[in-house]
Amino acid sequence: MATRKSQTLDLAILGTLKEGELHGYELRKRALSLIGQVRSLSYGSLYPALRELTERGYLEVDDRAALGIRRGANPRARIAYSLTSAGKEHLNSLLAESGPKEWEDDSFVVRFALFSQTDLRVRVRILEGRHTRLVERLETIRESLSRGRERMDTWTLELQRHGEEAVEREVRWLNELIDNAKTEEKEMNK
Amino acid sequence: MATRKSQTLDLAILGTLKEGELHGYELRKRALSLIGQVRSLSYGSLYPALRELTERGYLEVDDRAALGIRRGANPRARIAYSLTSAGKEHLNSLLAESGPKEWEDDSFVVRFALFSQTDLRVRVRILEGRHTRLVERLETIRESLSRGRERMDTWTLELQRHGEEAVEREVRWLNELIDNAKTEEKEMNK
DNA sequence: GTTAGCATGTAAGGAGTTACATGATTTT
DNA sequence: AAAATCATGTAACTCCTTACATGCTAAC
Repeated sequence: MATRKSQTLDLAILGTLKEGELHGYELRKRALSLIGQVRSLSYGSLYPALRELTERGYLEVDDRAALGIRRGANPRARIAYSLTSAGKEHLNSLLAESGPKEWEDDSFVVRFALFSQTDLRVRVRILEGRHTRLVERLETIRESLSRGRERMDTWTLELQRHGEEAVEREVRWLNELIDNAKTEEKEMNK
Repeated sequence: MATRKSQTLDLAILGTLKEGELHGYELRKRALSLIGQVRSLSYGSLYPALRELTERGYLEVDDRAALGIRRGANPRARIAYSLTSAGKEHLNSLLAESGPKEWEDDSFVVRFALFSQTDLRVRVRILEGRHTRLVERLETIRESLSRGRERMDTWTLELQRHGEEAVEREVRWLNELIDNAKTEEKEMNK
């Protein structure tokens, strides 16, 4: 029963289903509007994931729709999935995490897209972690630029320079978001 | 003898080896300074790839270094790889490609980093293809923004907005590069 | 004398995609 | 009546990472 360990896909699915029950096809479109910027989501990974989440007890299927599942019967029978209470709990525990994994590219975007369901303090921790990660990346780029200034050809240099700029912009963006979040935090504590 | 079809890794290896013979460990560092912004390169994928490229006749190993390969003997014997003439040909044929695959994120960055080894006309085609791809992405983002303006929460909106800006910047960057390349092209034709 | 870096490799697993199969419904 | 889109699913394959195994050499 190979339990997948990919939490970003689980999170995208569970987080999208929070709003209400959906069938796979529609779920994919909604989820893509959340995370489509950075990830794709093919049926070949979506449907097995839905089945597995159901087996783990996090999702339940709509009974009436499920009657028509048998292959060959009515293949158009939509199967509506919704969160069970265990699923909601699992979603909440995933949303509470804010470790190093959560500030990696893919995971961060999914987590960010679900910020409306995320506790303010966790939000701040994720934003700050992401910030740290990007500052590290900047340092690596700058080191590489100062080390190899002469050895590098025009194009490698240009690529690094452009990459540096992109990361710098994202750092500034994060600074704004962190400031906003901290202001919000202070106002709540009053 | 499962032949890998991953051309970006092949290209990164062959392109890095163009400058002269290198052993795996050193090759990895050089290749990472080219493509490290966008890809990692673990030993678990590097060494099998080197072996496979050797089997395909694109690389040859330094004889003296190779004598010590036998496991258990001298594990520190470095194995220096260099391009064979078939390898150089293969590299050139990879560098001549400029189809849709070449304007995808990962592939594009590797191709860009090797622009000094790439024909001017191919360079222009790749830059323009990349441009087209990004403009398409912009359209998708903008559609999604105008469709779901009300349905979307603050964070999804903010994410899309930030993504839009990042893509816009990259489009402007490409415009400059394309202009430069076209000027260069005209001057060559005089 | 121990940590860090040099150096090569394998086995197992993870996270997906592509191509296929199937067929209903809506739009052109 | 053809084409697009809706809808679900599987098998095979791709590409890469992690964890392990091994041991040298330089620096602190």
